[in-house]
Amino acid sequence: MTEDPAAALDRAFFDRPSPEVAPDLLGRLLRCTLPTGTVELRLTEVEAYTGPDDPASHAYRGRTARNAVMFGPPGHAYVYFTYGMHFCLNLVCGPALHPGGVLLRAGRVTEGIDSARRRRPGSRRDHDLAQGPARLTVALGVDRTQDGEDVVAGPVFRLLPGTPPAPGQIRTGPRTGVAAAADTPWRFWIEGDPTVSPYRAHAPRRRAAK
DNA sequence: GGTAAGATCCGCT
DNA sequence: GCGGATCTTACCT
Repeated sequence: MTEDPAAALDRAFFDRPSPEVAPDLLGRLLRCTLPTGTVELRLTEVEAYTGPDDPASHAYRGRTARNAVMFGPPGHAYVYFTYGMHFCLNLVCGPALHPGGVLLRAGRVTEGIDSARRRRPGSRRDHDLAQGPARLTVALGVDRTQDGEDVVAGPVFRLLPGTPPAPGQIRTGPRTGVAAAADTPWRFWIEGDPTVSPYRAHAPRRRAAK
């Protein structure tokens, strides 16, 4: 059966380990509909995180109030707050009891660009609108309110087939800004796309002098 | 109850 | 290239 580009992806898409799901998300379209506007973007950069076997994952130390959604059914949004000011959006995947997720790191806005620009007034060019995980959530209008939302058929999110990149366009490398397991190549991006965020190795911050 | 580090971004040098 | 902003979380005592 041919994929209908307007139909949401099947829920079984997410019922696999996150390192398998992550590259398959590249080129897909994520649409986010909120009262403040609808924005759709084509995913260009993602990172996989798994569960108890992945020291970089929020699920590594078991279920907490913050990460509870990661331990729930696949195909839902896990949104967390970090650095005192940023939100990041993950799509929960993996078989039940094997928590995992894919961090959405960057995308190119394909619809609702006016809403995205309004939310990101500091953005100088269209390719910065969702260039980076925290910028992406701002452009979409996502915060912890959307934690746990259904991504397959929910009222807010809808993941559409879009146009996957050619296999030769997919690149992999170490995850950005991650202290643990820096050698695990679970970052995936579309080669040459200007919306992909620049790689930054993890740099621990010193305690502020008082 | 205290503290250190964090799946980051922006502005300035 | 570097440091500040800003606060939640989890780990330690």
